[in-house]
Amino acid sequence: MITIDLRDKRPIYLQVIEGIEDLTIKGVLKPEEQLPSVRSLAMELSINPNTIQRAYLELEKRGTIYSIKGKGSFISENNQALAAVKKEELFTSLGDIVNEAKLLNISKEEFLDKIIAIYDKDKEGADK
Amino acid sequence: MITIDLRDKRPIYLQVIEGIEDLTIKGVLKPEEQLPSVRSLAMELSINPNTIQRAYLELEKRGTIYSIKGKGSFISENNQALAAVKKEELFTSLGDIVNEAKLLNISKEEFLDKIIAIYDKDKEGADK
DNA sequence: ATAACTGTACTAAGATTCTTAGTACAGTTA
DNA sequence: TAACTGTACTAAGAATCTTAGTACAGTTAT
Repeated sequence: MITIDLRDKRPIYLQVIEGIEDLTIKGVLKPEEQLPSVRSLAMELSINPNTIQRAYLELEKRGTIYSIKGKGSFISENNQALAAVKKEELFTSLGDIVNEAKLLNISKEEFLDKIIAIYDKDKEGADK
Repeated sequence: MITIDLRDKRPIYLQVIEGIEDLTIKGVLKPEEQLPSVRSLAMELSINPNTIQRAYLELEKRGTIYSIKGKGSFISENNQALAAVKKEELFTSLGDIVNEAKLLNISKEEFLDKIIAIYDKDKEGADK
């Protein structure tokens, strides 16, 4: 379901959050679908249940999931809002990168060319 | 010279490194130019000298500056390599963002339009 | 030589964050 | 009742960042 990279500098609970949200956006996890329990996911990923609990708590705050005591945790309906939030975050990061590009005297044209190259690079991979 | 944001989650020594490198790339700090001493910069930024020492040590490892015991720390000659390294780092980050954009079903066209908008937005600001 | 500066190298302690371990309790379901 | 759910704690360990203090070696101007 999710993979954790212990060499990653980012904390585990953030990796779990990102993993769940990515699967939700991809449609692998559908609205109202039940998530693994805190304990079972912890077992599966070989990490502490408290860490999963923290991730689920944050996911609930963000509105990605909702939890019911005794029943379980479930994907929320409003995945549209989730995608919008992630899109907003992405454009913020993009703004930072553009500013850095300006500092490095990278022209708009060079920048756009690079993006097109990156975009098209994976098309080859998809064909393989 | 440099500004430190204590609310920033990024460690202070990294902010110092980035500050020095940005000034070097901008040309504000020129090759062979002497940097503030460890102690004076610490005083100026109201942080501990050890933190500046750590930043300078890292900057020396990266080849951005060089230090001579008893004399001081100076900007290196090879700023070209520095810009190249930063450019490489930038394109790596850009690759990550493009992948995220694909996940969010953002088309290449929308992505490019957004970048053009960001690039041109600051032109207005520059005219003011 | 002396004083005042430079970089450099330590140790120690505090603060913060992340993670684990363990326990406990309330609600649900078969 | 048993076995599962979420939830809420406390405590401790690990890692990282920062500060504080001390010390030593090299440079420079007086």
